Amino acid sequence: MGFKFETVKASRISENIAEQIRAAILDGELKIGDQLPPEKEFARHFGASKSSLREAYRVLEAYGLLEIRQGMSGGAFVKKVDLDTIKDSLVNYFFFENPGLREYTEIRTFIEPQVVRICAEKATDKDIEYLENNIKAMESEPDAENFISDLDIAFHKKLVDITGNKIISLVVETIQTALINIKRIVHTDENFLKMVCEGHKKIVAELKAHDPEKASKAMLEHINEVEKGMLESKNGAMIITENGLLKKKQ
Amino acid sequence: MGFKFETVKASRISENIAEQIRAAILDGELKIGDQLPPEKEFARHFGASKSSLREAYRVLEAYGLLEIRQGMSGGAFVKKVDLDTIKDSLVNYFFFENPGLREYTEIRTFIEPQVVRICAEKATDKDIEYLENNIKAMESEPDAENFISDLDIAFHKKLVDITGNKIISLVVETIQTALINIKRIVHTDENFLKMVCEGHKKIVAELKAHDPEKASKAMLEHINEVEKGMLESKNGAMIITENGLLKKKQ
DNA sequence: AAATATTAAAACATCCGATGTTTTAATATT
DNA sequence: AATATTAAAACATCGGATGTTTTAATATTT
Repeated sequence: MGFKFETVKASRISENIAEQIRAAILDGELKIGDQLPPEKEFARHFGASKSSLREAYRVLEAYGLLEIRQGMSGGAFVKKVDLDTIKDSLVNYFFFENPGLREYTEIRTFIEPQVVRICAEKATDKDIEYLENNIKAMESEPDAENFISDLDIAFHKKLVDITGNKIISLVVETIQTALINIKRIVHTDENFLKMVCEGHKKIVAELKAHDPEKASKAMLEHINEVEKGMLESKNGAMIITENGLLKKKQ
Repeated sequence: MGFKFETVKASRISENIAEQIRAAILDGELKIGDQLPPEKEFARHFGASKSSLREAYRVLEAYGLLEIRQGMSGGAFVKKVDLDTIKDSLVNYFFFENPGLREYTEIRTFIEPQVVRICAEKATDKDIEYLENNIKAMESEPDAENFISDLDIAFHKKLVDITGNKIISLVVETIQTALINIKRIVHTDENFLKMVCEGHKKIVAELKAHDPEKASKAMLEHINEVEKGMLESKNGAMIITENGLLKKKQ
């Protein structure tokens, strides 16, 4: 009756070690760059074997909390968790959840128009210059797909960075990355690229005019156009599902 | 000039194995529930030692892609990555990024008012009932802090789930969890709880009336009140930093 | 026949020690 | 001064011995 005991995991030694080290990091006892003792010594300290310690290291490495370097002045070093680690995790997660294009577009329409609203107030001349250069670069290399994708991500990321909100930054960048992966499969054409550039241009124009409302509207339109463009690009290898897309035709 | 070679990591055998298995999962060759061969046999198959395979398993387990069970009909099983795994990753990440309360509030004000706007249209009678029960439960147990937190998360999660957007669901739930952790430190009082209940009530009332605008506005106010409440709750053990809060006084 | 207790086997968990590889600092050579 | 060599520290890998957990099969009891 309302009891809520939690399931207990039979604790593995490696898990125990990993958790202790993680806790030490999260408690601030271990700082970025700190080096842990050599395997042999540290294992003895835990009263465990080298193998168990090594398995713990692999886990902490996977979390992005440790970096293990070989060689003379190598060892295990505490490391700041970086965005790539997180993005990989999210890729794994979303592989099973498999959200539709609609879901990506929806959250974008929630966030990014409001982001540029803030940008319209905060953006400096230097920011604007960066964005304009980004568009120029995109126009000058209409082929190199990977390069374009990077520029596209960079454009949207720059806008979020102007707001200075690290959480929004993570969210937008992750979504952007996921979308790029979809684009890679859907294989968009030249018109699509042109449309993206025009959209970006319109947004930057409104930022320059420091008009939050119009900038926000331009972003909203851009996001919706991108979705439309992706849905229209028919690619023989793909099936577009009812909720958006993204199943390999088999 | 402009070359952009990527840094290559000397590949460890365990990494190689982990990556192969991960790829097999993401390629659909391995499905949820599939069992991998026993350690000894699988290691031989890779031409590697048991230790290396085991280290790979630890990594994949950390990713949430495998579950290893001991015992007679045990083994390594492919598993759907669950939300808790991702939330842990994000906790690790945000520990270093250390966002301020302001940033959490900001993204909430971007997303959640729009979420309830959709809810005002989509919510069924059963959904409303769930939300009302949630509020009742909250009022009836003004003490149990953990329980209240769970209810608070459940309330906001329920709203997002009505939209059916899995990405938004992940984002909101993660933020909610992070906020709970902050609340646990800040230690809010009885009035705070009352305020939360009132906010939730107002939102549900507007949902019942199927009024998207008013519902959205109610949510926006609720979010801002929660931030205000947390900033006001002075707690001797905490320092509220300029960007919001969240440093243990030392 | 049903319930309970015992046993056996499969599979992971841990340990250990030998050997290999990488990296870098110190040294020697040119 | 520049380059090449060497030595040592630290991780990487291996394989096999031993322990522990879990469950299915069997035996025992009621």
